[in-house]
Amino acid sequence: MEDKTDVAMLRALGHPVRLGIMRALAAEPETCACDFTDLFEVTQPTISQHLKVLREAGLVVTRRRGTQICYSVRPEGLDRLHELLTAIQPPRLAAAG
Amino acid sequence: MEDKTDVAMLRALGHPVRLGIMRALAAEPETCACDFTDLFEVTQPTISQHLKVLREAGLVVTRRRGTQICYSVRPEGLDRLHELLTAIQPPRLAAAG
DNA sequence: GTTCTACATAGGCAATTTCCTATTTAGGAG
DNA sequence: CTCCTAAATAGGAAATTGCCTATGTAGAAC
Repeated sequence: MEDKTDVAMLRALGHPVRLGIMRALAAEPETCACDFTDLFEVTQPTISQHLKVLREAGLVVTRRRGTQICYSVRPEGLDRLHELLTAIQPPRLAAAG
Repeated sequence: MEDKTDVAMLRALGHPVRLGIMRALAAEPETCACDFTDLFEVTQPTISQHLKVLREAGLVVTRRRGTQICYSVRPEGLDRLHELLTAIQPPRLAAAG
């Protein structure tokens, strides 16, 4: 039922710029959108689009700080992905404990 | 550097049929291709294409059994994704001190 | 009010993805 | 060999994605 959410999250991460944004957010929590524009070779509107995809997938959240919008990782999103990965891991024969 | 591989894996999982195939493989290791055709509402060639995507992403491996091709999860692929998820998880405040 | 900066949205175009039908390859049985 | 089943490939149409430029929106400073 929530499978659509899972697919949306995986799909959102399946792009070099968006994965790069997540990596950047892991290194520097609370990064504002304008900083991403310098990190990748795409225009500001394109970054904005990618951020929207990540937001709608539930992977990041935003917070306004003056005129800037700060992005940060939404932990529940990654938790859910961890569970998903565990779910599609077949039982290991050795040391299954 | 290996980022392209990561993106390919995430992208491969970002489709309902392909994620469904992985789920099915977790429940029933060594499933042959023909069984997937019954599980999803797509044709045999389409299943074959999706299996190819998963194979090329390094998420599944194949083994011939007579006239059938058996698919199973490639654990290294999922291990890599687990690492990736951990890498993009920002430091939690609780234990960070 | 005006102006500046930071982001988001709109519209359009090229590239990619996804699915189909038709065909081909490969192995097993007769 | 022929015939049958299993799987992959080819080719093409429709939908989606990704990127751009141009424009709109929102807060801050004046």
